[in-house]
Amino acid sequence: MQVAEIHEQMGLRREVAGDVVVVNVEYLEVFEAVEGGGEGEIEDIVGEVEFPSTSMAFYDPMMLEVHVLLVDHDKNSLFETCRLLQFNLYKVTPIQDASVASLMLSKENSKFDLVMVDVNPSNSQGFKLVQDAVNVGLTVIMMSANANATLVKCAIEDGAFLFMEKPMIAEDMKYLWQHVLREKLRKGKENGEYGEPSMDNQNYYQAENLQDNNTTTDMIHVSIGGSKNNKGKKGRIEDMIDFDSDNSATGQCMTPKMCTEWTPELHEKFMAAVKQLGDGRCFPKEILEIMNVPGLTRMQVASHLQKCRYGWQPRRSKTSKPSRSTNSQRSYTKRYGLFPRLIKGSQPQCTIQGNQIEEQGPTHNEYLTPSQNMGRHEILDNVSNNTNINGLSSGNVQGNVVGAQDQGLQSDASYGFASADYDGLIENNFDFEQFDYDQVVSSQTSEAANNEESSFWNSWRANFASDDLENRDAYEKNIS
DNA sequence: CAAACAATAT
DNA sequence: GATATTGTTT
Repeated sequence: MQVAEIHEQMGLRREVAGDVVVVNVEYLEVFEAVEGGGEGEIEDIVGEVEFPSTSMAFYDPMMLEVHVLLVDHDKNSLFETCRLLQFNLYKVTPIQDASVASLMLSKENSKFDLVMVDVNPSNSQGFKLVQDAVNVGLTVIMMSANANATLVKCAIEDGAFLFMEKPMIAEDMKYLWQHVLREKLRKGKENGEYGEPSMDNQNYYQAENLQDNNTTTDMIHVSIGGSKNNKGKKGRIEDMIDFDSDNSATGQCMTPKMCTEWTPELHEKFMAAVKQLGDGRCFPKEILEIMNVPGLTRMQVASHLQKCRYGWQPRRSKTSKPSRSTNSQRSYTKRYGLFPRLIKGSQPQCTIQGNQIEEQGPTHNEYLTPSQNMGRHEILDNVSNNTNINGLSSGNVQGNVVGAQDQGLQSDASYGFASADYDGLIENNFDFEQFDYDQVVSSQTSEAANNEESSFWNSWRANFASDDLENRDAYEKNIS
């Protein structure tokens, strides 16, 4: 039997967006047995399916092998969370029925490091499971689409480690293993057996462009992304796992695509270097040397420089005058080492050092006015605030950028450059005429009204705040 | 040949 | 949409 069939059997779609769901076969047996399936058959299933655990560990930053018991009554939601966890990689046992999960937990609790439970108004099993898991000392994360402060409070009071509002996002998932590590360390100290985590297993990313001695300030933020496996060098998760082949466990470890994130700090270094060099002498190699950031490559600097020179919006179509160039296919600009163009009076990290930039900018034909720039940021900020109300770390640790940032102007992807095209013309890329600011604001405020609906939640949840199981069961029957 | 630049891929 | 990668020019 193949994994795809198992997925189907468990009610999971196999593929979405090129990623794969891996069911931890080790627990499939338990799952099936509880469900009442024949045990003999299950042995067969387990025997035939190869679970490429070795290759999966590749994505587990600390080789923790984090085992997650993931419970969600909604199939699609279950799958989506599963996919998100998969991406950053945990070993997931997805279960739809919370009562089944409870049973599993009673037998196999030691096999899980993390329990993630979706709680919803339609049944109380989720809460029971949370309590069960807490009682056996597991780290429990509660999830719900109907989050409110009261519910979160109840969750924490019940011993949950964290409450997460659905829908889940990948950003929130990728830090969870740290909590598992903390728990392991804590338990290890209690038993006096678990020493320091071995740090010599750092070679997962066999990264030529990553070094261990990154200081906090020079750290390059690296994330793992998917990448086509054209060259045998980089690959996606699904490329690492050969599901259909018979020769098992062929999980060749491949280097996932590493993406350095140009944090405001890093960009500031870049800007300092660029300023030091001046217009006409901004070459990637020299910038790289001045920046002196371990692990950063010339190509990356070049890429960033390219973006800063004329990035941010689709270039103007060249359809206007292709005739001009008679022989040469490309319109190569002869100007080398161009200084990235700045917006006058924009983000602090660009202007904080002084205004020398403006002096040396003979290429600057137009600037955005500060007010235009501000307006754009305010609007963007309002829009983005609408999402991700979830309290968990979403990487907004950038608050410590040098200088006085305008409140609320957490840096988005904008570094304060204007976009320009080949001719060096700078233009604003936000359409003020089209954008209906009032519309956005009103849609935000109307959302507040939805919170009233959660009063039902509160009363419902209150019924299970106690440990009184009889009441709980009674109420449960009442509802169904 | 190496490095910058433009363009495209992911 | 931001960054990596590829391809062309210097």
